Amino acid sequence: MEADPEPRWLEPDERETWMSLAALLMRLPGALDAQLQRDAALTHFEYLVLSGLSMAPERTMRMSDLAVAAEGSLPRLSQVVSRLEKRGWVRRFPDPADGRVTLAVLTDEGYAKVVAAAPGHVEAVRQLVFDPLTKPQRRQLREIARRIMGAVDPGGHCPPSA
Amino acid sequence: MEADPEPRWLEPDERETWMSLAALLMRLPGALDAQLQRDAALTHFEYLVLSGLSMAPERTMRMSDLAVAAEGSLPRLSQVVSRLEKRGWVRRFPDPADGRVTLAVLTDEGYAKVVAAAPGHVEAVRQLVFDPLTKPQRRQLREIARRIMGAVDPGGHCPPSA
DNA sequence: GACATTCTGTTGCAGCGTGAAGTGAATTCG
DNA sequence: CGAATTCACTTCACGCTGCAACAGAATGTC
Repeated sequence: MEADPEPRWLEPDERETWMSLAALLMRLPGALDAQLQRDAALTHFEYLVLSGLSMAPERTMRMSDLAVAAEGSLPRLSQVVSRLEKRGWVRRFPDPADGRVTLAVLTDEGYAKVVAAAPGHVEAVRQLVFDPLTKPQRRQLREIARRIMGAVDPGGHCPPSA
Repeated sequence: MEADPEPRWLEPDERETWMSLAALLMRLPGALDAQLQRDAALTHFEYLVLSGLSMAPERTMRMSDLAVAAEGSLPRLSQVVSRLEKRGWVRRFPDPADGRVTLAVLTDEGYAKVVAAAPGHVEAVRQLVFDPLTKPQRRQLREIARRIMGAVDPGGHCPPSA
């Protein structure tokens, strides 16, 4: 419990890197949420859910799969889908093939909503993330994010390099 | 409102980059919080506050400056400091020189707490962020994070390259 | 010197997320 | 078969965060 007088501290430049990344983790989600909230009255997570459904075959997904696709927990998804259902953008019904499973479908209104919200969101992502970077940096960022995700979620579905 | 039939969509590889980064934004904070919560019963933001104070002269800071240093809002900081005060790690008193200002001081117990929590946290940052990356990637990450922060917070204190 | 404005920090309220318990369906095993 | 376990999802209680309204202190203006 006290055997390491000097653990592996960060080098000064690593410390700077980490501070910048920490700042990014604190601020970027808020900035993204702000744009979606202002222009579409949508949370980033809500957007991910609608967007995920819109790209699925039949615009339908099992709740569990949708939770994984949106990088969120199942309870969180359950509540968010409840909200989206109240707003008429998603409907839920039990899977005929397995009574335990709930299937979520994007309604036409929901699809229209994603289509309306997407350009503004994409534009925000561009402005905040891609525009400030050089081409090589954009390429590096993909690899960097994948590798970090590999460490965060070892059983994940983001192959480090493939 | 509907003049752009084709806004600047993301290229396929940009889309992949963004999905990986989005996943990182969703998961990395949780992973960091989990370690601190488990090993030190501390939020990442609480840790940033204590850590910020521990590095300040006299281990003392104005609330506003502390909020900026920890990348959080003032109301958020106010409540967090209240909690930390109840736990005996921070004390608050009005600035004698300006009655509007509140000064926050790290107590000896608070300092001991940071010192105890730091190695585990640093180790987690290493494992999750730095270990998976190559040296050039670590260098790139600093520049990438700075540039994105420059776009997120134009008035920020993170010069793009200096 | 008195009033309005600005600055600093706190408080109240509403919304969101997490983790634990609860419900009901399907599977496994005796 | 029937009971226990596992699985998919929902619900509940709690804590945290952001925003807006608020209170107190300092500054500027006439």
